[in-house]
Amino acid sequence: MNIYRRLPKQETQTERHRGDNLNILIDNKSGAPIYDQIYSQIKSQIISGALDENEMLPSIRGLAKDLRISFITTKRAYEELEKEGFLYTIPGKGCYVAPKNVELLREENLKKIEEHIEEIVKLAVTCNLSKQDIIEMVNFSMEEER
Amino acid sequence: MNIYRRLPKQETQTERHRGDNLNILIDNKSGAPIYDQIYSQIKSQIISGALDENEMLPSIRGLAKDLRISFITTKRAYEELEKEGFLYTIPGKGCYVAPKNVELLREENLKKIEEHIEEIVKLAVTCNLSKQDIIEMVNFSMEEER
DNA sequence: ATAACTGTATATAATGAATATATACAGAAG
DNA sequence: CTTCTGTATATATTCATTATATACAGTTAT
Repeated sequence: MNIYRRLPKQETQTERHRGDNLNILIDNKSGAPIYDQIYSQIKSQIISGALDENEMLPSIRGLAKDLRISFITTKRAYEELEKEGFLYTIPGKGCYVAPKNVELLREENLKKIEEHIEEIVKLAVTCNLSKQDIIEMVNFSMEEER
Repeated sequence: MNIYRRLPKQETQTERHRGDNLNILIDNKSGAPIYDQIYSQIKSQIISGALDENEMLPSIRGLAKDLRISFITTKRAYEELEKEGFLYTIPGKGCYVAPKNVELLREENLKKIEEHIEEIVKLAVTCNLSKQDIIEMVNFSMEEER
């Protein structure tokens, strides 16, 4: 695994280890919680395909050691990812990238879309916009879509 | 002003006082902060037209006394409403319902709605949702609206 | 002018959720 | 059995939110 900027070292590695494909960079100035940075970065690397299905991820303790944080923090990131179905865990063994689940991503996006729609409904009510008005706006914005 | 359920009393009132048209009911079990409950209820009564333009609202101290809370809490609600243009304040005198600026409110909300729709479009594209799918979701969420 | 109202400004206390942790426990692998 | 792996529970810390008291300043009517 590549932590911070210790990338060059990897060039000379001959053996492959668990988590070698994972890159994590913690930005202390970002304001985002550590567990969330880990969560997001792993998630996007899983979605992008940078990590293979069923590939073993670094252990929560190993990753924590490299990042010099408590393993409970890495655990929290992994937990979140597992809850969302992006990885699976075998206690005593390790954590693995879950097979890609298109439906899962769809569900996630649907949830986000619902949230946006909720906001829109609130706004529409306060300025007396009708359902039809909103639908027309959507129609307009998605003209190019089918 | 009508606080809690002391509504019947109003029936016998002959004189009109500032804030007589305002109804506030604080629900301690709701979980919503007090200032927010006040804010929301006044806002909706202004938008609905239950309160007239330039009508004097109860003083932050008077309202606070009736609600048996600190006047700083009522002030916070009023502050928020003023920031959003729903009321205006004359220091030393009182707070008044702002003249309805329907166009401004509408324009602001339209802009926000457009932004939400843009986000929705992005999400819809990445998970192959059709325009019709989105419209159906909007329809569902706005079932009760006209 | 002065009492009794209005709103304002600043500093402070209380609460609670979010974040990160240590420590003790249990399964897997060599 | 030693050393990995993940798990569970209890705890500390931090920080934004919420609510407050107190001192200040403008307005109004007596």
